[in-house]
Amino acid sequence: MTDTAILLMGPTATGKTELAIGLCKRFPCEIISVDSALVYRGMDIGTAKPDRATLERHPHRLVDILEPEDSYSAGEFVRDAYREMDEILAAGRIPLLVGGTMRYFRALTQGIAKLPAADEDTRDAIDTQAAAHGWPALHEELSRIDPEAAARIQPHDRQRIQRALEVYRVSGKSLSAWQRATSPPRGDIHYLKVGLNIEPRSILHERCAARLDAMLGAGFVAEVAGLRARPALTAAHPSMRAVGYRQFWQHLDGDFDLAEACERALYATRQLAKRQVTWLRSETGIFHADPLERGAIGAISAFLARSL
RNA sequence: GGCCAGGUAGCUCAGUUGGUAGAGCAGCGGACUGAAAAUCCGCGUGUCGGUGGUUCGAUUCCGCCCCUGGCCA
Repeated sequence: MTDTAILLMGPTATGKTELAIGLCKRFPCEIISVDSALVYRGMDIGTAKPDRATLERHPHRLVDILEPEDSYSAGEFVRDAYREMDEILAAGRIPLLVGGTMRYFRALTQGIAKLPAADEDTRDAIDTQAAAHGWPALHEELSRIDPEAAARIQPHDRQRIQRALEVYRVSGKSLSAWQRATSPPRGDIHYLKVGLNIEPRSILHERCAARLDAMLGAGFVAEVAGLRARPALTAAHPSMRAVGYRQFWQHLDGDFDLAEACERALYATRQLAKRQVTWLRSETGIFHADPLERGAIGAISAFLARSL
């Protein structure tokens, strides 16, 4: 017996949350958030997290599950999402996965390798090495232990070079070897994919700008200042590299004035949206909709109704 | 009104001892196997303010004009 889950994916500022709530009123759905930033408690304004009242009326699973000092990953997301989907399905309802973290959606639908977890000491050692010799040198080292991975990783892609070396150092097995053993996605769940996008891009850009203004008015900078005051939290934590948080943290460090921080945060938002659109374009078997078009929710509902 | 400094890519600027120009940022396209709101890769024709002149050839030199900023009146 194959169960069905709905995937509602799209770039930032397309009104995914609102649409998801609309769908919940028409179908027996429960929402699971697919968002690498919403998982963190205390990151509310800058992540455009649905407000308390909304979350109470329409609970979102996988929101506020970690502290900003923690890290999360695509692999952990897949594990958590399966757990939540099973619960929802067991209750006879439909999981509605909503978000903009396309890497997570992809991991869910295409499978992800079982890999050793991140290891801080190993990463520090690699960083030290990189500072001394540069990333291309480490890329060369990688090409000796894992030529396959090195061939598809750019010589300056520090994050992937570091990850590949880390996996080898902590496990004695190359990243490519681990990846060959990728477990396929679960076959007992069928996904109905709905992609949201707003064209032309300039309209999306305007929405990003308006939303950033609203966030600033709601106290985004103060939120970052509060996080910055937490003793264990640093600019290097994954949570603090999120769009906006990073730029306002730098501003509070005195790197540039508020106006420039706002400008940079907006650039980062647009660039994020562009990358999300790129993911969306490469996604197959997807029902596309423009939330600004009249009757968008009706069209999506019709698609779901005939597919469920 | 006079003097000075500028007017070059969407923005900030570099440069051409005369042979029509290039960086950063932005933007656009792409990649993506446990950090992904991350990380990385690719894409640069623009009346070089306008107009006359000198020249085989002017964005570059000269004249005039326009605009911006500063100083002096």
